[in-house]
Amino acid sequence: MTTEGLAADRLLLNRTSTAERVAAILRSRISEGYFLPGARLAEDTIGTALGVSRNTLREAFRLLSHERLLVHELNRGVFVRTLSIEDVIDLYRVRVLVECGVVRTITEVPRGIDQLVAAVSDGEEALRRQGWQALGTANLKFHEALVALAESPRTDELMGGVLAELRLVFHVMADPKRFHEPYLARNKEILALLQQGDGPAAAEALAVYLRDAEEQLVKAYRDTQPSTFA
Amino acid sequence: MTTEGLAADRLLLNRTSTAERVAAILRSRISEGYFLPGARLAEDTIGTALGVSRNTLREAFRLLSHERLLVHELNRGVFVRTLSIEDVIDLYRVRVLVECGVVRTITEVPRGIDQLVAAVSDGEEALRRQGWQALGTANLKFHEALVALAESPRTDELMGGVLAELRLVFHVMADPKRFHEPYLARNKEILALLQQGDGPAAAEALAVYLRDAEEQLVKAYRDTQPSTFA
DNA sequence: CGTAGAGGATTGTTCTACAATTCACACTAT
DNA sequence: ATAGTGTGAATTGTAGAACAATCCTCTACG
Repeated sequence: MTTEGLAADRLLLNRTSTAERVAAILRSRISEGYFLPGARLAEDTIGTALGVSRNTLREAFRLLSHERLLVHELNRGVFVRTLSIEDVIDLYRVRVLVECGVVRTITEVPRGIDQLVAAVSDGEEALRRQGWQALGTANLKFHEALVALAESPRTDELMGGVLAELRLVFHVMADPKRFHEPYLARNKEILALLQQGDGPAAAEALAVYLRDAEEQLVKAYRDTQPSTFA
Repeated sequence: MTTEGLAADRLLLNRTSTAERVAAILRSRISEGYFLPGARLAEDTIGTALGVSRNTLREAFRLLSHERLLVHELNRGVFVRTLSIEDVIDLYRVRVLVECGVVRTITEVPRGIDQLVAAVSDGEEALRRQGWQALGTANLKFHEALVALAESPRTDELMGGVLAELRLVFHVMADPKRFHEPYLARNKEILALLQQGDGPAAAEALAVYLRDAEEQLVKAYRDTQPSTFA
């Protein structure tokens, strides 16, 4: 008997702790906007609602705080993170650095191109159905697939976190439709360049894309969050 | 009364929880090699040694697990991370992506140049005194200062973690002296290029540097860690 | 109108308890 | 001998109670 193909099964068998499952629930609730930025997550309320002890819940909170989705204020509790304008700017600085850096080095049609194609067609589907939430998701998926081209687990995780933070920004914006819509065409353009194996050109297009998105986002964000004290 | 210069004081006043202080202690112990990769940190032992409850200690463990310094195995406890060769390769992939990406965009003498100068002179000082541990630290400091040129908190944090992971690799290596020594001159060379404001050239030198370091490290690491099962 | 203080609510931390799981070691059967 | 089996001790996972520390609200007083 060999143990060859069993490595994959290990993840299935790998039971997770209650704290991690709780964290997963809260994470998706936050990312879907059920808990909005600034909302307080009281230990008592959430603990009884999910039927877990304070110990376990606090472990989950720690996990999410470290992912920057929650902020922990001593003796005050945990809150869904509210990003400042500086945060948004920093997020885009990282995006430019990483996304463009990854794309730039590409010289032939990359292996993970299918994921990019899938993300674009997801976006078109969402546009037809007027599903703006789905359009935003497809857009993030596109960029996640972009960094996946680096085939680096740590880079994937980093950008996963960055994009999760960006979702927090979208949730406090007035009109996500108008924001996400125009970028579908630009994703398509970048995809086309990559299908030609022209990484540098794609990186250049991406840089312009990100610069525009940041500017627009910062402008829109400044309105919704008038004075958050730095 | 203005609230201008109080932002800095906030960190001082910002009391940390016991869990964070415990995490800080363990973090430095790990980074200085007191706990070597693979070592198990038992809740009971460490809890009584530091005089904190299991709950608090577990919170500290969570923090460090998220920083990848510890791995948490369900019902088995936490262990100091043992990096695989794949990890080392991935770490260098991230380093190339981020460090070179940051340096490459520089077109004039950057603001944070002093830190780089300081790191190089730290390295020379360590070399004179034959302090190999200090030489390694100075080297990491140099690269930390390099990414600091991006002036992006998230990038700083990311690379802080990456370099902390690399320290784990160094601790299981036989002869850190021979490894660190030759890179001091190359740091100096990169610094010189940056002092001329030539980012692209510095990025190129850095890329070669990192490629060499990775190769050497992987080779040395493969010997000390013969078969860690993937 | 502003301020000080009392009281209640919430979090920080420890402790105890028990279930679930792993690990080490002895024991059996071939 | 050796592989497999099983038992029990040790450790982690989770819950819950308890109390201290801190924050928030609201009232009363100047």
